[in-house]
Amino acid sequence: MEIKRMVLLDIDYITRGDKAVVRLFGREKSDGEGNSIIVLDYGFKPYIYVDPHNLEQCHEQLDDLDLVQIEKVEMKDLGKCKEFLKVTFNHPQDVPKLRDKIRDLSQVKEIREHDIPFYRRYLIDKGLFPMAEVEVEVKKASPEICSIPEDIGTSVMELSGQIQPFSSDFPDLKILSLDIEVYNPQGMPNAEDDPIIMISLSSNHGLRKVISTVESPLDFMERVENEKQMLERFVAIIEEENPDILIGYNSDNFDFPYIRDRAAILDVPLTIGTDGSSLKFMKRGFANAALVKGRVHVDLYLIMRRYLQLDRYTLERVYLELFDEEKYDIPGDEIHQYWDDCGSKLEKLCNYSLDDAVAVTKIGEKMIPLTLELTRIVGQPFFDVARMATGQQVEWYLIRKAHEQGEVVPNKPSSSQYSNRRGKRAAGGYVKDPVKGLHENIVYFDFRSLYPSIIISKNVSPDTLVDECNPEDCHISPEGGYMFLKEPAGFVPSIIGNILNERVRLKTLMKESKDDEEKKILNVQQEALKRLANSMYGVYGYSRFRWYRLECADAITAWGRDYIKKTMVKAEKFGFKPVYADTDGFYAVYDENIT
DNA sequence: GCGGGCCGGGG
DNA sequence: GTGTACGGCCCGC
Repeated sequence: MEIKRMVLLDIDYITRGDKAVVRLFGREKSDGEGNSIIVLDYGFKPYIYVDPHNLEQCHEQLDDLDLVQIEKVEMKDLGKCKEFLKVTFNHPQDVPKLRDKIRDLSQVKEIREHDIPFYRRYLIDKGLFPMAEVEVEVKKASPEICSIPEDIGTSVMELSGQIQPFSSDFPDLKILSLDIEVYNPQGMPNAEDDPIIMISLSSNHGLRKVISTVESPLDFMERVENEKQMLERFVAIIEEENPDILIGYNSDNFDFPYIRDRAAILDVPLTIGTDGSSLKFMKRGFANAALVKGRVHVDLYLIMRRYLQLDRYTLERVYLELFDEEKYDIPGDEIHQYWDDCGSKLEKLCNYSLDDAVAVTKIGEKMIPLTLELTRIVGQPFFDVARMATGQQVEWYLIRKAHEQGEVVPNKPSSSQYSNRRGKRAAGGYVKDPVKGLHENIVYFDFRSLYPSIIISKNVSPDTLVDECNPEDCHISPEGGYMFLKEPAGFVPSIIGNILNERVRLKTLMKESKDDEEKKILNVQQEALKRLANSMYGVYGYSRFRWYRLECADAITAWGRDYIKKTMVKAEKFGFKPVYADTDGFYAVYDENIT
């Protein structure tokens, strides 16, 4: 038995016999140079909760279904203690197979937590956080369980004892970006006919390379004979560099699908996973996601759409926004002309191709830390968090917190609940139309975290919302008259409270710190907490969410309007005449004649 | 004012 | 994979 520490990069499960084996993908040592490692865990089983009409009779009905284990458990449901039956299965696939049968039993009121993916359940139940270090007790795995090619250099271990979080230090990760250029005489390229002409790679550890058939004196160019060799070199360089994170721009929907299609035509195996597996794709509704086992592929396009508010999200536009620098651009439909030119235009194309990859690395270095931090707070894989809407991030954070507090998670809305909820909308924030004209000596008033503050101070939560109550025991919203118990602290308010306290702690540390690098990290961490707290209001009003409660959303904005209007009236008494207001702040001009 | 359909990024 | 999902804008009625 041996104790190892690793950065937990990713997680999935495989099936061996009739059992699910969790695979934890990691990197030993956190300096971006250590070995890739895969740790196997055989010891985790899927389960759901059953809310019974009559506990004993329900238990009997379940006994007939040949389940692994049925156990009586005491849990909270929106703050109220209740008895549930915890039903354990042998394999994650048994859950969708058997849950309808269970739901249909006459003694079953409801089934709960039946739609939580197995690997997410594992992370939550074990208290593990991706992109942070974990400590594992392991032994060498028997090769027949998870055989991977010897020459890959990844060690495969088997969990033989504890697995636990080790430290929350920020690991140093190796990030590699890629970008391809494609021959496109017909406009947008078609993978059946149009070859890849360049593959550009750049990393935060100094790699700068363009693989192409071009003969060029430029030092970053690596010459190959043909497209097939180009793809083979691409695979070899990924294996050599062994990056933790792969990034691209629109790489989910362009670069990786194109590489896959060309590699299939040219018969090149794309074995770029740390387990020797090839590039995979996941359907995620309307968009695909490119997946490389043991590394995390992040498409920065999605991240930029989330964090920046722009009219367009081209690489050039995003680069300009972040670095205030124009990037040299070749119009897409002229790429083939630059390629067919044998002189300076071709050299420009080489430079442009490398520039794109370098720009993606630069954008990644600036934007990835925030998503990394969110990953370490939300506690779901980086790959998933990088593709989640903020509301989803909040939901998975709440699901983890619910588990910590012994709360059974609410179900996702059924399709009829969902269509009921759509259409309905909470009233918005207060907006005062701007007073026309050019105003001088403007002052701006705004509330710090208005909605999170209201949620906490008014204890706005699904578990504190009541139909009737003594007025002295509850907070009553100004419009709608929604009532929230003052005690005990609600589920969502208590979590927002913790987030804001933690944020204050980090900001204090940041001010005290003398180390610029540490200051930067603390700053990203407190920004991530702020984002999470601010988007938590949204869960009440978004129709797909588990903690949806329109009354809560309505009450929050009602209090918000009330506060800002009262503040404006007060400001006016001191000579500040409001000229424009929106939700949590207003602009005013100072007029001494008023007072 | 609405509902349905399309698009975004990439070359 | 215990998955099937966005949000804004335009168009036609």
